[in-house]
Amino acid sequence: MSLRFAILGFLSVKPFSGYDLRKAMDASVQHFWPADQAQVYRTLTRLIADGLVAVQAVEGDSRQRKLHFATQAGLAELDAWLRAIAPVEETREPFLLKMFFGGRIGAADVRAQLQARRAEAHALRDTFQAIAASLPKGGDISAVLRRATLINGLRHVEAEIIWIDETLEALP
Amino acid sequence: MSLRFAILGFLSVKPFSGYDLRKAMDASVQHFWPADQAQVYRTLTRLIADGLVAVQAVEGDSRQRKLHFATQAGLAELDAWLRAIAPVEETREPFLLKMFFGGRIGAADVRAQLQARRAEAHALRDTFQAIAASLPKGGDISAVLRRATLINGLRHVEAEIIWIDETLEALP
DNA sequence: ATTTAATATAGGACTTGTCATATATGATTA
DNA sequence: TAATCATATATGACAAGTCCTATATTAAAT
Repeated sequence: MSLRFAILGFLSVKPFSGYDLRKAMDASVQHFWPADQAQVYRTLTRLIADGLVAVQAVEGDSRQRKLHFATQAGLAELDAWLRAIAPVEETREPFLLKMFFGGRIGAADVRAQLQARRAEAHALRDTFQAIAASLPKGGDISAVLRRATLINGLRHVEAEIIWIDETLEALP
Repeated sequence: MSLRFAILGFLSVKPFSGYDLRKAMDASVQHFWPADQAQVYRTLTRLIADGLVAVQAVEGDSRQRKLHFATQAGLAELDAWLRAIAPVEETREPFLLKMFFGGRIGAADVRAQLQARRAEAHALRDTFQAIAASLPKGGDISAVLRRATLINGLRHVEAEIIWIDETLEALP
C-alpha cells in the first residue's frame, strides 16, 4: 500500500521514468522497501488513473521512456500521508518461527541456523557502516532523515547480532 | 508461506482445532507471526489436501470442533523446513518511508511521528520485559529457544528506542 | 427467559506483491 | 556483422494475506 507513497515521494523530488524509479529505489530505500519491477509499473498506472501522477513522453529522447510527474493532488496526498501518525505495523519473521520450533531438530542444526544468520548480519552491518561512513553527518532535515533511515537498519542488525550471540550462548 | 509451518509446528506438539490454533498463536508467536483467522482455516484446508494434516471430529464433544493432527508426512516436512537454512528476508517498513521523505513536512511533524512511535515502543518493551521476567531462564532447548524469540523482540524494540532518541537529537 | 458474548468454521472479494515472460530499442562487444 | 547486454515497458498467472460477512452452537449475563 505504501509503494504509492514511496513513488510519490520520489516524484516529489524530480520526474522519473518507471525504470529510473526502480533503480533509484534500489539505490536508496531498498533495505526497507524493496521494489518489484512489475509492481512499480502497475502502481504508476494506478496513480495516473487516480490523477496523482501525470505522464509526459520525452520529445527527442533517444529512449522511448515516459517521464512521470507528481501532480498537485499527488503532492497533497503524499503530505497528508506523511503527516498521518503511522499505525503499528505487524511483521512476519520466518526465522523466529524456525527458532520457536527449533527444539525439534536439535542444538547442532539450530546452531547452524544461527551461525548462517550471523554471517549474513555481519555482512549487512559492514555494508550499512560503509555507507554511513560515506554520508555527511549534518545537513538539512532531509539529509538527516535519510541518513537516519540507514542508521535504523544499522541499529537493528547490531541488535540482531547481539541477540544471535546471546542465543548461541544460552543454547545447551 | 510459513503459516503452513507455523501450524505444523503447533500440531507437532499436540492436536488443535482451528480456533484453538489461532488462540495459541496469538498467545505465543503473535509478535513475529500474526495469524489471520480466515488464513488459518484456509491453510488448514490446504494442509489436509496435501496430506500433511489429518482431521478427526471429537466424539462426544459438546463443541462441534474438528481436531487437527500432524501426519508423519507433515512432521517430515516441518523438520525439513526447520533444517533448511533460512534465506535473508526482505522487510517493508512504512515508517522508515515516512522518515525518508519527512523533509517535506517539517521538523515539528517529524518529531510528532517519532514521539508517537517512541510511546508505542516503550509500551511494547514493557510488555516484552514483563513476559520475559515471568519466564524461567534455563530449561531444555525448546524452552530456551521460545524464550529467545521473545528476547529477539525485546532487543529490537530496545534498538528502535535508542534509534528514535538519537534521531530526535540529530533533528535540527 | 431472552439477549448477548464466546466458540467454531467457512467463503467471497479484494489487495499487494512475486515470478515468468514478452516485446522493442539502443549500445557494446566479439 | 552478429550476438548480446542494458534500457524500457507491460501483462498473465499466481500466492499470501486481509476484511467482511455468514452461520450455528453453547455459555453467561441481565
